[in-house]
Amino acid sequence: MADHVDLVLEQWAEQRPDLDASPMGVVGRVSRLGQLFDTELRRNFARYDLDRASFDVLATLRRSNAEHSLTPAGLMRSSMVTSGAISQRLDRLEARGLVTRQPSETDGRGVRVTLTEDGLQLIDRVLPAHIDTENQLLSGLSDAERERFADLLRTLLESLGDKRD
Amino acid sequence: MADHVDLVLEQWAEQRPDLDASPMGVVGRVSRLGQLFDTELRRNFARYDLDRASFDVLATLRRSNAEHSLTPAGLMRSSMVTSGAISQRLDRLEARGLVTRQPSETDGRGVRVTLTEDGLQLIDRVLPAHIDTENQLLSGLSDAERERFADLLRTLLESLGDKRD
DNA sequence: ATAAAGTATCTCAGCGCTAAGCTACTTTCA
DNA sequence: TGAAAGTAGCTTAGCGCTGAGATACTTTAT
Repeated sequence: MADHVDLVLEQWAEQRPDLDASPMGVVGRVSRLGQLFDTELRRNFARYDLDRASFDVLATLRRSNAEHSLTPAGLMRSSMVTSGAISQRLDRLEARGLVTRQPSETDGRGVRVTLTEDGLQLIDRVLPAHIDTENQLLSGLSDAERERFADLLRTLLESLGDKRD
Repeated sequence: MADHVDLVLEQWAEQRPDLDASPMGVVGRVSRLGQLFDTELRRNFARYDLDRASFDVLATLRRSNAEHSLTPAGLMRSSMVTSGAISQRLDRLEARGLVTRQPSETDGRGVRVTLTEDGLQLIDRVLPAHIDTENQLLSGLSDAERERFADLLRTLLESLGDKRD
């Protein structure tokens, strides 16, 4: 069997036999898989009037603590986007009444973002369907394969400095 | 050892013990890894005044055939973006003199995109450094691990309908 | 031969992100 | 204690992509 990246590697072997293109076999596939996952997950989000960005914020708040609250900086660390992107995501979610922003009591610069009741209900409604979708996306792998896959991914992420933050 | 996604899974177990969040252990890591790869690869592209989009087009043309030419539709299939994105990428590359667009001789609707001499020289200069960067990104895995990783990725991609197109 | 369906490409408004830079507050340290 | 450095969050211009739609050509089917 062969996927798109196999074709790409054959083409490189043909046109540039002097190059060892094998790392593309991994990097290219990760990128492709990420895009496919994203496209599929979007379908589910759209049913609840959400996009990946909003879902990420709501889900991060939901799992963070019993108060479902976090600072913009905390959200930024978790999501791998810039502070500007977080500000804008929060603007949109605040306008929809899904989160609130309150000034921090201990740090005059700080802000505390909290899930509203509506936000909590929405994310709790989306989550089960989201996990279902993810399971479907992974249905090509056995449980044992998923575990080996997750281990390899973790090894690589750690080697690149991904931390528990 | 633990990466960021391990923390996420612990948080879900704490806040929503009723959910089986394990699929996030795979999907979340693929997405995170894709973003990390992307950020690093961008550094190299920038040194040659390129971004990922332009690199993808130039590299796809470079490996496609001895003429280094393809239709916009072919580029679209390879890159997983919409036709509008391809049109705009080609506008930019054409303006820089890196590709040309000629009407197809056999199909009145068609266009033939070809790498110019400048485009060929540029992509051939970028490629070795690109592969070096990819190897560095994968240096946390042994050769055997890379192979197992690529196999799992291929299995998953095939199960999602990724084809040799 | 011709209408209908399909295909190839392009245009453009709208959107979310980045990068740079700003303000305001806090920490460090001489 | 006061200046300098650091941190938190926001603003905005610019950019590339999507999604919808348009045009022009080709294929299919009657």
